[in-house]
Amino acid sequence: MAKPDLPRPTDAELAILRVLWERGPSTVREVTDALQESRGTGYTTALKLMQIMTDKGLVERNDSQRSHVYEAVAAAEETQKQLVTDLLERAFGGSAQQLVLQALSSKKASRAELAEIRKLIDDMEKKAK
Amino acid sequence: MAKPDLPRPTDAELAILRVLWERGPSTVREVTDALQESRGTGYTTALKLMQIMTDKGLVERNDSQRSHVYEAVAAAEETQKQLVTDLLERAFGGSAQQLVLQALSSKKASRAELAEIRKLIDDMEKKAK
DNA sequence: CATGACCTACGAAGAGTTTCGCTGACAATA
DNA sequence: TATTGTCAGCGAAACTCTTCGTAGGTCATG
Repeated sequence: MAKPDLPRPTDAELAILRVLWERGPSTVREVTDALQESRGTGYTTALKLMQIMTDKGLVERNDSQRSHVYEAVAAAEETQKQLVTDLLERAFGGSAQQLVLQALSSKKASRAELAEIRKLIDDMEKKAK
Repeated sequence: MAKPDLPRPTDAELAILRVLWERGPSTVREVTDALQESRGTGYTTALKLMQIMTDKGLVERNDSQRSHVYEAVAAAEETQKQLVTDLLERAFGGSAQQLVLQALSSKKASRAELAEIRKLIDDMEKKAK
């Protein structure tokens, strides 16, 4: 109902979303500072991107303060699911198995992570029954 | 040794790679026809893209025939792993577990697929020991 | 009030992506 | 041989993405 299909965020947009997910609602200054180390993003660059993201509906702006406060519209999980689903279709022809396989082999998951994933699979099998 | 770090393929490029992976070495005409249904790609569009991909090193061209034959440089699994790793870093902060979780929840995997994945996890745990 | 710090907004540059029209070359066929 | 079809190559248009310079507004402080 509420979701008018947000576009897939670009690389730079995704970096900003990650900051907003972690910090919660933030100003351009705060986002810029957070991205300074990892990306070296300049202030006006971040501002412009966030204005564009507002137009796209990816973030919402509260301009009741002099420093406008931006907030991600979609939760991290929601956007992540969208990105995975998208990649699944574009690169794997819809085979979740192949994607999971590549994901697990590309980065060595920790023992704890593997156990978590196993539990997830158990749950899914139970549900599928 | 052989791999001078191929760039991440764009959406249109990935569609072409998928055809080449499935069909094996193919001409522009064959790729165009294969993409006609799904994407409506025109001949010169496919040609141009494949020329660009040749420059990037994503495909190799054999021009010993009048109709040049193109072939994907990297195997499907290799490129898929690259794309997953990339997404893992950009969207999930490196947490394979979260990515797998979204992958499995986004598309209902079949019982057989789940069993396959479970086996994969077993192997990884054994190896990690 | 003047200065400087910080903010939003605008526009444009430069690169990359995707599309396609046009051209000239070559081949098959009438 | 003349026509028709197919091919590679080129260039450009339209669009997106990312970056940043510049301008103008607001606020605190000297």
